[in-house]
Amino acid sequence: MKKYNHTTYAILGILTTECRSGYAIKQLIDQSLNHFWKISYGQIYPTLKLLVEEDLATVTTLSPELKPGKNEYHLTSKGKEVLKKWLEEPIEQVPVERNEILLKLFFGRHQSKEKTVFQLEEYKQKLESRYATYASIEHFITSNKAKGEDTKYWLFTLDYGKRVTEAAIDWCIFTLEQLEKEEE
Amino acid sequence: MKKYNHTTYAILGILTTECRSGYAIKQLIDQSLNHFWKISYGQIYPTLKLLVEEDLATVTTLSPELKPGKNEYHLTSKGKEVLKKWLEEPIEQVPVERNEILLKLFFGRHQSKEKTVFQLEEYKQKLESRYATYASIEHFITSNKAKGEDTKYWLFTLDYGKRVTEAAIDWCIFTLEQLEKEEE
DNA sequence: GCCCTCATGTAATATGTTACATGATTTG
DNA sequence: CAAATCATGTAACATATTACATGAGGGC
Repeated sequence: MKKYNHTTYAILGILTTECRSGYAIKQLIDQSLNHFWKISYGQIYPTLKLLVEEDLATVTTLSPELKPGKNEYHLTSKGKEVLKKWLEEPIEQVPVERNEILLKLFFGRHQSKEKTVFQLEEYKQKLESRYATYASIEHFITSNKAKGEDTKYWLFTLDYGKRVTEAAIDWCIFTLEQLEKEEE
Repeated sequence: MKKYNHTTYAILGILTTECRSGYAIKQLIDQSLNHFWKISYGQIYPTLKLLVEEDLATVTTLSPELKPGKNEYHLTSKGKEVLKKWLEEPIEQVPVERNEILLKLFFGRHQSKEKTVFQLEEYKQKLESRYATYASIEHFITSNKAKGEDTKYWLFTLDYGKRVTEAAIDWCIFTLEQLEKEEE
C-alpha cells in the first residue's frame, strides 16, 4: 500500500469527524489537536486536492446558489482503508522534540545566572498557562457529557499534555532552585 | 542584528566547545543533544559555510601534508556576540511537539482496543529504553567529575529529558489501565 | 460602509532529510 | 588487505510556513 506523509493521515483522520471542509479542519486542529499537532492552510488545501486525486476522498462543490465556493469532503472506502492501515502501523520512533529552551540552557555558561533564571521563569509561566488551557478544555469536554465515542480518546491525549507539562513545570522549579542555591 | 535560524545558533553554540569540525559537531549532537535537538550533515556543512561568509567563524583548512581535507572552525568575536544576543532573547513559544502516537490515539475509535493497547505497550517500551539511555549518560557525566563548567548545564537538560519521559511512561500505564478496565 | 469571520487557494521561501559521491586513516 | 571510522560535501526531494490574493456574508 502506498505511503503518505503524516499530514495526509492527520487530515484523513479528521475527515472521520464532522469536519468536511479545509476551513473546518483548520479549526479542529487549532482547537483540539493543538497540543501535539498543527497544520497550516498551505498544507491543508493541497493535501485535500491530493486526497481526491488519490481516490481517498470525494469533493462536493456546493452549488453557487446555495453556498458558493464551499467544498465538502468525504472519505471514500479506500480512504477509510488507508487510515485503518496507518493506525495499525507501529510508531517508527519516539520523536525528538526540538526544544529551544534546552538548547539555550545547554550553552548556559556563556550567560549570566540572572539572565538564565529570567529565561526559565518566563518559560515556566508559559508552561503554566498552557497547563491551564488543557485543564479548561478537559473541563469543557467532560461537562458536555454524552458526546461521541471520540471524546474518550481525546481526553487521553489531553491527559498526556497535562502530565508532560506538569513534569516540565516541576523541572523548571527544581532547576531554578539549583541555580539560586549556588549564589551562596 | 541579523536573524539566523535555530540550526545556525546551535552550531554557533557547539563551536564554543572543543568541537571544531563538521564531523565533530555531528558527533556531539548525536551523543549529547540527542534528546532535544538533531541536525543532519546536509544542514551542518552548508551552515558552516554560511558562518564563514557572515564572518561569525573562521575556517582553517589544514595543510595537505598534515591532515588533508580537514577543516577547523573557530568563532570570531562577532560570532560570540551573535550567540550571546540569541541566548538572551526570550523563547517565542513553547514548541508544539508533533506526536504520532497521540495523533493515532486521537482517532482510536476506528481501531480495535487490542491494537490500541499493543501500540501503547510498544510505545511504553521505547520510552523506557530512552529513559535508561538518559540515566546512563547522566551516570557517565557525574562519574567523570571535574569536567568543564558546561557539565552543570548539560545535566539540567538531561534531567528535563528524564522527568518528561517518566511522565509519559506514567501516562502510558494509566491509559492502558483505563482501556483494559472497560473490557469488563 | 466597515470590520470580522468564513472560506479557498497559491507562490515564494525556509527548513530539513536522504541518498549519493569521494577519499583518507585506523584497526584487526 | 579488508572493514570500520573519520571526514567533507552536494543534489534531489520532502515538508512546512508565510504572505498574499480573493471574495462572500453577517453584524454594528
